[in-house]
Amino acid sequence: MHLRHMSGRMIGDQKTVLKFETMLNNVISGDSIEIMKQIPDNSVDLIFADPPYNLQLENELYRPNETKVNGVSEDWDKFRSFQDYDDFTLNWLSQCKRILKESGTIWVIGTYHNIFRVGKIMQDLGFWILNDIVWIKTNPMPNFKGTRFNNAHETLIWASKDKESKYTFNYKTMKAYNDDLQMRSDWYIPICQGDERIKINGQKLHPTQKPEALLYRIITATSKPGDIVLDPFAGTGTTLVVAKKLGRSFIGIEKEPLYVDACRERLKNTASYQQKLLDYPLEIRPKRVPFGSLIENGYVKAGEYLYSPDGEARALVLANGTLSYEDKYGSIHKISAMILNKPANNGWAFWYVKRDGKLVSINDLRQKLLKDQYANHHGIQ
Amino acid sequence: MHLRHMSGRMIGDQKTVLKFETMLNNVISGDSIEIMKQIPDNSVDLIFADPPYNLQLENELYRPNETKVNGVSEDWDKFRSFQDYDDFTLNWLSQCKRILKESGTIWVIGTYHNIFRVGKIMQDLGFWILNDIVWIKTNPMPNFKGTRFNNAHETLIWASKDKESKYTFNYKTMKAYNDDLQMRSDWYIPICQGDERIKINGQKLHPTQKPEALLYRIITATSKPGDIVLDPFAGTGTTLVVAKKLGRSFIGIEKEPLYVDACRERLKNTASYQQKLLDYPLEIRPKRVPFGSLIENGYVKAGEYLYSPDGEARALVLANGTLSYEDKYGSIHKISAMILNKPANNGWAFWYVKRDGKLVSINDLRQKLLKDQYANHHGIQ
DNA sequence: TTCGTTACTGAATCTGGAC
DNA sequence: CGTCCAGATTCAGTAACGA
Repeated sequence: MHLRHMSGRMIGDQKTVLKFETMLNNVISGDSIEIMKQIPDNSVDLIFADPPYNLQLENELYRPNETKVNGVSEDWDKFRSFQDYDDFTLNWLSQCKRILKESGTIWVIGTYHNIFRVGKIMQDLGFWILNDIVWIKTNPMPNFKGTRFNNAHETLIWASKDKESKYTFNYKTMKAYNDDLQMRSDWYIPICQGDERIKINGQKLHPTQKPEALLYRIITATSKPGDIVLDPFAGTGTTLVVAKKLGRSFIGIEKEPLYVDACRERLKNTASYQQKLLDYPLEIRPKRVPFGSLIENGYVKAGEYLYSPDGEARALVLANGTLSYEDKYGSIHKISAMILNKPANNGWAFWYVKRDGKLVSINDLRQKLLKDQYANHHGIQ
Repeated sequence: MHLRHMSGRMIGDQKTVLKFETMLNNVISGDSIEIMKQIPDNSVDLIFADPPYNLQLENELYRPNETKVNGVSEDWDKFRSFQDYDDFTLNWLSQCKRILKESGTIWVIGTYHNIFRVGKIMQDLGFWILNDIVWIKTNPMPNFKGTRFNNAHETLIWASKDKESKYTFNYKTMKAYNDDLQMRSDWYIPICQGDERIKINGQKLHPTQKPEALLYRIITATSKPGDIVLDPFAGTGTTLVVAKKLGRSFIGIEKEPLYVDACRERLKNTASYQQKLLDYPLEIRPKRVPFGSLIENGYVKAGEYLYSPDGEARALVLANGTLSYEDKYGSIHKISAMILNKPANNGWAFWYVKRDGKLVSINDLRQKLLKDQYANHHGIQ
């Protein structure tokens, strides 16, 4: 099944081929940037990245007295720290840009500590930001000291590879998902807790394990079943587990061996949904049917009339698939736009034919044609 | 009254003193950076900045009903490149840093078009970010083409002058204001409309006038009566008007003469309420749970069936939060309407799941999820 | 006057396939 | 590549209008 995704991709030497196959539906233990260097150009459909937030904090954590001992001015230290973080960010994002398919998109999550630097670098690299999403935590940790506003959200940046990219966004699915209203940029999701939170001896294994619900929404909205999802900072594998559930292929990269073990354990216990649950027919764009096809196939006859919704106006159907209305000639779209006095109009939604004295939408006839053709093609009666 | 604020401040030559006094409780017409250069070091308590966003709109946009969207087409929002925008941002933020008091804080508002660049530059300049706040619009403009998530928020960065600054944050006031819960980083405020929106001959004067409620919360939370509030991009003066109402002094800078006139007119009609708490409604988060959330959180599982009230009809729940019924796909609402042969229907009141052999309303599951998710936030067990 | 209906609008990076 | 043109696409709220 995985091999399906390989077809048509440009691949380098044999070593790389093997590497990629090995990576697919696995967690690779190692440095994210080094591992990504072994992934071919334009080879993954979706990236979700939860990078380390601020190396400065780590420095302070591991070497608390360095600043004092060396007498280094704090400004310099801060600058160096930002510079290090920017270099690191530029490196891993550059690899992401290279290996992302033209049609692919990337998600990066962060907080105010790092997300502004990340976003600026993404723009500089040519990623085209499509949205920033705020994950609003329904149950955030309070601000114990009462010194600031309760930090109740994290920010996600969603971007395509280039400004001109055609990207996957399952708009209609998300609208149905959201009670028939457009999905907005504010998402209300609880933090990861309870059984979902991985614990060793009662201690949480990972400090910032993301909730599966967040990844569920991301992967559902911006990828198709069978797509390849990459998480370069896999942690305990939430992205991979949800990708697997949703019938996507995945690649995880994680440096910390303890997390890698946890990933593999979670994946072992995760099953994919069966195929029929992964259908997304709402997103399938109906094949274009020129109005002329209706005539060619006898659904509409040259010489009959098309009627406006109120039945008042009527236009003659010519043999070449165009309409004649008063002294005007043109497509179903042009003539309907003229009648409605609008710059443009979708004629499929305007015109009706008379069948047994009743008005029947030509759009229904189009649907019927598509269905009949499909049935014919598949030998269904 | 103004002189009170002058005491104890270091001031340069006589010219500057006069300048500053002239500026206080006024709107200065001119270039923001040039005017700020004339303001002494360490002299303002609070800065609110709403800089150009650099939206990069290229084409005209039409609503589905063919009406044209009146976007931001003003020259002041146009920059040749990211580099130009960064230079501009660095310049005005540098002046802000210089003139801000040690105890002062700064707010900057933006969207994904610019906020990441702004935040990065703020950090580079040594501003210490205290929070990022998301202004969630209760009534945003939809995404008419269905191409992305509806961009329903803007981001504000709140920062102190330095990491070590002692800054003003009226924690208890905010907590009281928020029903005795800590004020969070997600704020729910409608866009500026109705009588508040300034119009000339029925046309909006400023394309991006901010709601007073937003400024009310900012100034109430992070300044004290008598403080000096600066807005370097004053526009039609929302910041200044709210500052005046709340008994703060203010300085506004605005380049466009039409806006300056509007500012002065608004200020003339604004009374200072000093300490009095104004009655801006505190928007409550819409506690709406989309059907998809039930699946994300495991209250309903992909692959199970929803049943009609009589248990006769059943629809399959797909992994993406939509339903499959016979050969039709759609939301819980659409499918239920189809079964009832009605143009529309509330799916929440129609569908049931089976639990222990009994039918349970999905509306009850929604209530349960709501209760579970917000239990922590409200301190409920 | 009241109530229902219609029209209008808002910081928006807003199409895509065939030729 | 660019050009052409079919055809898919909106939510909350205010204001004006008419019965």
